[in-house]
Amino acid sequence: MADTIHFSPASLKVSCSNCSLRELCLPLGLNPDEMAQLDAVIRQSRKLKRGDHLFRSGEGFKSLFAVRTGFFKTTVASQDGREQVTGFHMSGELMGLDGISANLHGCDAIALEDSEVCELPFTRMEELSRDIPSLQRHFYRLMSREIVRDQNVMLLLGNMKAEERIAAFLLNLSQRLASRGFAANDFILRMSREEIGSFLGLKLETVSRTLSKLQQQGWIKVDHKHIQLVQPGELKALVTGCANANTNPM
Amino acid sequence: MADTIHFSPASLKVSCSNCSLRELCLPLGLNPDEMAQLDAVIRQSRKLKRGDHLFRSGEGFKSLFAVRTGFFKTTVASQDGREQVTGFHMSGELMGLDGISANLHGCDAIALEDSEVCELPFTRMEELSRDIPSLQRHFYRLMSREIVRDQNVMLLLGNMKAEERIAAFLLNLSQRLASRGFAANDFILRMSREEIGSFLGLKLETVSRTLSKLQQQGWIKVDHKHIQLVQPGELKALVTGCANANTNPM
DNA sequence: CGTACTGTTGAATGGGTTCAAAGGGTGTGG
DNA sequence: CCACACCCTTTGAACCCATTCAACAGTACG
Repeated sequence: MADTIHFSPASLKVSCSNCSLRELCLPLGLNPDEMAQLDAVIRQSRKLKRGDHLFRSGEGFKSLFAVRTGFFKTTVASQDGREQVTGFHMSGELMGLDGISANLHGCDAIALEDSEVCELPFTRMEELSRDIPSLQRHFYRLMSREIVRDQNVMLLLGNMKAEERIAAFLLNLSQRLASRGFAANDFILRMSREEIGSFLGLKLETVSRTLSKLQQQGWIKVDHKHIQLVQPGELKALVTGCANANTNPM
Repeated sequence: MADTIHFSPASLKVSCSNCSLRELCLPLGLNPDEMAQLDAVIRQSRKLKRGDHLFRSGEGFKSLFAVRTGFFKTTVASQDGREQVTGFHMSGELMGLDGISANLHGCDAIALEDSEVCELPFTRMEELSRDIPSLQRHFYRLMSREIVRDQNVMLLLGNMKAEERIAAFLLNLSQRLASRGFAANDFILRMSREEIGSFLGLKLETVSRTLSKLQQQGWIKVDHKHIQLVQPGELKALVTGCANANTNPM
């Protein structure tokens, strides 16, 4: 087993080339040389404990960060101190894209459990993306995807009722967990009711009540942070407004 | 006068190099050769009439569009038909960035008055941005700025009361108009109350009522679509939550 | 083992929505 | 050029969903 490890113990440092999250952070079809260039630039495994800040709004922007393990929230604050959770981030997802525009981080990133991130020094990535077209394209795509995601959140915040917001939130988590090989319909929430509420534009009491109501209806089971989607189809029907209440988990 | 025009009447086509909006769409400090490359790729002046669609959600994505003259809204729709205005766009602003991720447009773009746009074929821009580092950087910045903007809208939709939303909306318009050389405190709205409401997560009646209330308080004057900011400082105080109600127009 | 935090639930309140009606402006066709 | 129709806007009144205030239970952590 050990004969695949080269050189010194320092190379225990995992590399992008054999990272299982590779296809989430990086484009497909990189050749070995390109992969080596990336491995040389990307610093793996900065570790954070639950509650630690990865970066803060207003700090100088130098790097993007990819979640390796763990779970993060990002928040923005208004001048008078009101705080809004703008997203939850799990393995393979990139944080910090909002910092590029002004060379300052535009939000806080906080670990919601003990976590590990990879650091992608942005100016180096910019340089590399000139030489590696698929990398450039990949970054454009990632940023665009973030814009699409934000637009969908705007749709949610602008149009949906509490029940629909919670259902959309649970289904979104479910789908992201499923795409990482976890159970789609049985998971542990990493965030508090208050954080869910902040993200969804609701108060924590409303989140709690709504979860209870969904449980009463038999769509879900709630045991503190342990959530089971019993009737994901019904949740989906709630979000889409359609009448068909099948149990298709997608 | 005519001696600055070269070749045929076809070259009446305005070019980026002498476009007054250059600094909004393109990076600063391009050399003449780079500028010529861009001029060769960017197609100017597609004209739209009020109500026309520039593109529709689901259509194949090929180009970004920069507003040259006029005014646009972009909207996303949920599966069950609810519609959300995700932004209003004036001269120099780019639309279509959300289409990059899936090669499909993710929203509808509709002209709110007779307008002209420049078309930026994306694959060509991608290629150019490899050769022109400042162009690549510019696109990363633009996309990042869009993400920041969306996060601020999320903050607004998640945390603010009707009065604050309207104030923030008016101040934002004011600021963007001012930066284009128009009056900051006296302007014509290009969109209906319903479109404002959709953008701000309010019903059109609430928009109307709130404008009336702000007028009653003497902060603004409303005459149909003609808006005057009489006390912009008070509006700002409303948004920031601060107590200082000075009249500083910024 | 106690203290503090997180979550649940109830009751009262309130801001925004819904429903409704009427006025004003705009644009088109006669 | 006028008349009519339609849309946009305003305003009122009743209603409702989410918030606020409050009390209590369960859990985590020192």
